[in-house]
Amino acid sequence: MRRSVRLAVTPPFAFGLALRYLAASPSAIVEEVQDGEHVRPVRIGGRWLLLRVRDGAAPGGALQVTLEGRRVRTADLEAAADLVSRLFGTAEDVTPVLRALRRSPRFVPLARRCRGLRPVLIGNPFEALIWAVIGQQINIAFAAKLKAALLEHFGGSLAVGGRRYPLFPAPEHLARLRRADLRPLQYSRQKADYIIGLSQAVARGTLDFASLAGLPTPEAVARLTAFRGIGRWTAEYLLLRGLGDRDALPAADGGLRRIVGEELGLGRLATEEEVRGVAAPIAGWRGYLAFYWWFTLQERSRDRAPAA
DNA sequence: ATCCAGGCTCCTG
DNA sequence: CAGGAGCATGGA
Repeated sequence: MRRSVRLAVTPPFAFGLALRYLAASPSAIVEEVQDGEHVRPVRIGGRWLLLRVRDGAAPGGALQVTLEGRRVRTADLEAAADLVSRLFGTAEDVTPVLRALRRSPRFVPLARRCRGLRPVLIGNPFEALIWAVIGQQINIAFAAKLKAALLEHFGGSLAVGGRRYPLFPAPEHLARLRRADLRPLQYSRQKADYIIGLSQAVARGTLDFASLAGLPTPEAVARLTAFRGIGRWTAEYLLLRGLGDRDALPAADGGLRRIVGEELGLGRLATEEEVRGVAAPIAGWRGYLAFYWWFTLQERSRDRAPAA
């Protein structure tokens, strides 16, 4: 069965830009974009359902949220709408962000290009964490390959409408793995150890994402970096893409260092500190800035190599 | 072959 | 406490 609900958005809201980001995002393996629709499995009310999000084509740019599966209840729809609201930031007022960006001339083009775009969250914080660890110090195409292998071997799938949708493995599952289970999937020993150790911490509740929500970014970073395998970059990435922290800036990120290096005309990668310096005027919204930069980089590579 | 890729840990000084 | 060596792996 299939039921829909309408989700109001706070303008300006550019669903099209969010879709474009997702469509080109290497981490988006569980998520799909097709025919202007975002499709992904979601766990609601203790079971998996298929979520579809599309532009509602209604005044004000509302979204249409659809659930597909067995016995979809009204409460499920409400939960799905809440989830979509969180993942896409539909309820957030971005005018303060635009105002902050426009105060600096160098950010004006960025603000124009990304108008109505919000940081798009990865399906759940655990997935965001593991994706960040996978992405440490390897090229992103290879990282996507590693993630796909993880899903294929340990994630299972959801069958709906004659199709199967891959699921990201639960922490309890990855927590039971041994290093030797991951090595054949081309994970390095240290990456395998980090992923298993962090999965155990999440499964045991030692690492509790909910308790991080609402903490000041530096405090959350401090708590996260206490875990083996989480450095500052990973903590900031998780906060931004997994937990929706709007001020988290992974300044050590290679892509951000490159784009800031160009911005400053350095002829080299900017240092982490230089990235933080350029971002300083946007304090409070530095997560937006990071995401807009990533979006820019992605658009650029998309222009260079149009999708097949 | 060599260098790089969306870093982390651990050890120096 | 800042800085850097060493690490581990596949891809260009």
